[in-house]
Amino acid sequence: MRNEIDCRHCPLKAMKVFSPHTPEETAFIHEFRKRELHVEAGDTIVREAATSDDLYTLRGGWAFRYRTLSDGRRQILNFLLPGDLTGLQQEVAGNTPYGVEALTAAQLCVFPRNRLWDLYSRFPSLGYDLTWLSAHQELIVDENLVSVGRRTALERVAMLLVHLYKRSEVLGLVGERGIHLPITQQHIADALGLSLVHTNRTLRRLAGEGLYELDNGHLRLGDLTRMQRIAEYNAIPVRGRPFL
Amino acid sequence: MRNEIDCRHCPLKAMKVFSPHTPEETAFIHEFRKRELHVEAGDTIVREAATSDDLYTLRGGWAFRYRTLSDGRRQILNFLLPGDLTGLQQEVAGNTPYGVEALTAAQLCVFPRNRLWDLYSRFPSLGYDLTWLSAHQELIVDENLVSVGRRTALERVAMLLVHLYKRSEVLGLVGERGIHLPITQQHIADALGLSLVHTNRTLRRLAGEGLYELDNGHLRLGDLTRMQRIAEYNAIPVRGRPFL
DNA sequence: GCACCGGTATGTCTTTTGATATTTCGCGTC
DNA sequence: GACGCGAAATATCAAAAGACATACCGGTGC
Repeated sequence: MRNEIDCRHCPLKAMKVFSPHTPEETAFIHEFRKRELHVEAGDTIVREAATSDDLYTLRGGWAFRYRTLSDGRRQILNFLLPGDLTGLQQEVAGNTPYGVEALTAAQLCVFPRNRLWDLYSRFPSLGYDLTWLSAHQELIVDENLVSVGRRTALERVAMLLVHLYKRSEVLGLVGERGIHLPITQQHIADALGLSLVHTNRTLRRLAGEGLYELDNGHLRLGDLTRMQRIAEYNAIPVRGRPFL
Repeated sequence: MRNEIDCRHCPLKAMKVFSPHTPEETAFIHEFRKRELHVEAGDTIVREAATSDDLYTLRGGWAFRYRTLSDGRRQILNFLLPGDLTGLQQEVAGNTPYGVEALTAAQLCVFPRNRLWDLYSRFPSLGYDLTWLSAHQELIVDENLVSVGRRTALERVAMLLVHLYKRSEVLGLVGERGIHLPITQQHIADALGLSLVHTNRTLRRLAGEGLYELDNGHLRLGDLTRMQRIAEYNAIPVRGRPFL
């Protein structure tokens, strides 16, 4: 058994994007938390079409939500970065309508869905936060849907790169070599509704124009302005962002 | 000014899909409601990229949420049927990241977002309901994303028809001639990320195999089982479904 | 009756994207 | 240093979807 972090010292707390909790909220969250979950890259966090009684906050690392069709076609619904919450939809659907898989080693906090009522009744502020987080997830999926439905392959790829870059930036994950991008071209293809080959072609085209550089899993954007214009990217202004 | 319906006599209340409120909840909702909004088919309910302080429950009629790119390409994010709630995402994004347009004459209840805190603190149960509704919306968008990203044109169209049929069915909207489907082929195209021409061809193909009939805006499914198999449709079991 | 209009249907041709196969590259392991 | 392996890169060919043009069809208004 690993030693678990006290919520009072949650690493998310230290990031300035996230709005702080009151000491009472923190205490409740800590007590509400069932356990921590540590996984390795490639591990399944939530199995597709299984049942799960839990709610997950990704505390560190990358993961993604996906659905597969019976013949193996896979659609990545969105990428999860630190602070993202998943599992609320099971409250609606009964069983888990999608799978979640880790892209890097990742740490998650696990909460019991059957005690959600406690949370709403004792800390309405946290109830509001859950709604916020749910709406935030939907916003991202909406954006993906616009990409996949109406953007060209070039625009889609540009969009994905800019979007992930920006999300990482907000979390303070931009380093010397840009951001760490722990995904393969297959992941990009599955997120954008493209074939692997066409994804490769399109990436090559963007790289050929010097719009991005990828070395060893580290992404740097060569011409952010132009990328944003291609992608027609509109940043969502991040105000105080809650987390659980 | 039209005369407004008292929430105690809300038509949604009468439908058995929706779980009932306590009298106190109903009283609060009635007092919380800012006003009713009645629109005609084709009217814009929420303007894209504008600001809106409101939350909307669609009480009757059909509508859809959409986003457009600068050159006019439009993606329909999802169709709204009675009981659907929209506007929560503005809480996250600041301004409205999408537009909402009526497909039929429609009635909506308008709630002030700036009094949401009241709702969460005084009626945690309603706070929970809002989260539920938000998660429900996301589930639908997820499904659309899978369609647009990974299903073939034929599968997509089948999926859309089955999905809308089933959603109508749950609401008790199946009549003698099937369900009322107040959308044009252009709407289908924009929802599925297809061109108008290709949508038409695909519809023709489905109709040719006797899988559906459309007369005068009324949809009947000829071979529901086969349609579901083509679409790989998995119904979400509807348990007690909340509304506001 | 006829022009008009939105929506539907179709034919023809072009472009984009996908499928398949093969090669290359980077990297860890023996 | 040779081998193996997953990912990336490319070439060739095929299929799916889009663009454009045009026709049709059922209302509406004059």
